[in-house]
Amino acid sequence: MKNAVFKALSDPTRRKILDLLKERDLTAGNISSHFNMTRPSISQHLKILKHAELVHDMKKGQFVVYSLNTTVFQEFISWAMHFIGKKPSGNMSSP
Amino acid sequence: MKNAVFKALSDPTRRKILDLLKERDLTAGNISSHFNMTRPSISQHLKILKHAELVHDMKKGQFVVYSLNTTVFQEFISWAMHFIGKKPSGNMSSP
DNA sequence: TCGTTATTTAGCTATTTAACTAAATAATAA
DNA sequence: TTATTATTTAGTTAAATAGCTAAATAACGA
Repeated sequence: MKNAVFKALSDPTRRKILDLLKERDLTAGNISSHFNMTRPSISQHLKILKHAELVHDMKKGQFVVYSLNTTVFQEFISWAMHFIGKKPSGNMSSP
Repeated sequence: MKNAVFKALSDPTRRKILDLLKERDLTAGNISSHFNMTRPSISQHLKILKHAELVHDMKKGQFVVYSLNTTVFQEFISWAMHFIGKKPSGNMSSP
């Protein structure tokens, strides 16, 4: 697990952004509107989430649509499972 | 999930401490010896991990023995599983 | 008791972080 | 082309963080 992922998740605003993206893909501006914070600030947070590969971005005309990248979450769960002595398999059938 | 947990996990030294405690319980001094860092610095890290309830500590004479607290890791895994649309159950039998 | 060992607390400093404003870039619409 | 909208980049600042040294606390052994 990259340090960038843990750093990205350590901020409440960024975790709330991930919560929003869990429901549906959103443009940068749309994400901003959910916060009492300037657009440049949110843009910075999105940059950090992108660098950690927790989100994807796609240019759609003059908009940038952000979406969740679940791949890193998978790795993340595997990492955490080591600590409770669990196999991080997707289809667990044995303890 | 408490912010303190994410903050605690965002530092590489603290994650390495958790890695060490995953193998066996250790005293504060023993933990320190694994790092190229002063004992007070490690003590501070342990305090942060304790506050996040990621570790337990127990006084044993003049030593303090630290051990992993897996409870928070469980919650942590549940949190992460929301993002990949998985039920955080312990005994998964269905996808 | 006195000295040693284990650990933490207090106080200091350099670095990182998260916010802001102003300006730049890019695409659309008139 | 010019104005407007969407988003990012640059530069600044206050607060948080992680490291250090020195000192305090606590338990042990001679």
